[in-house]
Amino acid sequence: MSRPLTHPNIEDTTVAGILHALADPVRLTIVRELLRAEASLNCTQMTDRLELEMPKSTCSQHYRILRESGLIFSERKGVELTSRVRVHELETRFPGLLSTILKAYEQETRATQRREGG
Amino acid sequence: MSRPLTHPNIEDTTVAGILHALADPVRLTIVRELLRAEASLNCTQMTDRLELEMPKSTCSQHYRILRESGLIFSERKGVELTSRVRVHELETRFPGLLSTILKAYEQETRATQRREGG
DNA sequence: CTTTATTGTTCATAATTATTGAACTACAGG
DNA sequence: CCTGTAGTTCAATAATTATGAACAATAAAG
Repeated sequence: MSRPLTHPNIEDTTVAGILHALADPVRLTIVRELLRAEASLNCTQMTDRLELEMPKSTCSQHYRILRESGLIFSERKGVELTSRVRVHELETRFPGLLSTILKAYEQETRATQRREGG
Repeated sequence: MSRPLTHPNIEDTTVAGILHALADPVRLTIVRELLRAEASLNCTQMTDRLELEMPKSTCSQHYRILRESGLIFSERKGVELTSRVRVHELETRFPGLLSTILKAYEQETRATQRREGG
């Protein structure tokens, strides 16, 4: 609400930054949900949707890290913060990186469900 | 040297664990060099090769994290530790994940060199 | 078998990061 | 203005990471 939101140029993003951002399960989930959702989800909606009990200060930090890594672009819409994944830019900068990581995450989820299910 | 080395089963590896391991530039470089090298490099050789001034205790920790994430497999050969990347297992578990991350890393290096070079 | 050199681990501590509650800012609707 | 909502910032705490020093394991030489 206070300071203006800053975003790195796509050519300043780093693999290490992106991997660090996505190495956190909560942030990985946020990115996945942002991509899955029709509309952009704000922090409160995200928390509700994911049923992740999470203080808003923590949520705010997660969004900041995603923003600073170059993964998402955020804008203020009134009181809320609207974010979208920088899909096309990222695909140009690091082809296949984001989609492969998300695919691996789905793979992990499926494998885990198979094992738990029987 | 002391306790036996333990490795996770490939089906127990997680995307978060792998991304966390590779989110560190030093570890990313170690994995890349292990793949590039004909022979398996031990910690001392790795440090020399990468010209990374790094205490051996730090190097040991990096190898431990790579090992615990499932990225590498290590064996003692006399006094030394020999490690290899678990390429095939990882490819089966998370297809394309490792290679895409390494490709992105190369992409980043090339882009940076272009910008610095002219 | 003892000594010395080499390699890596462990432990304790220092430094760095991450989490979070509380106070605060900004905006929207009356 | 006042109230409610959405996020941010700050400061304190918790958790993780880095590293020097002491140690363990092996090898090679004497």
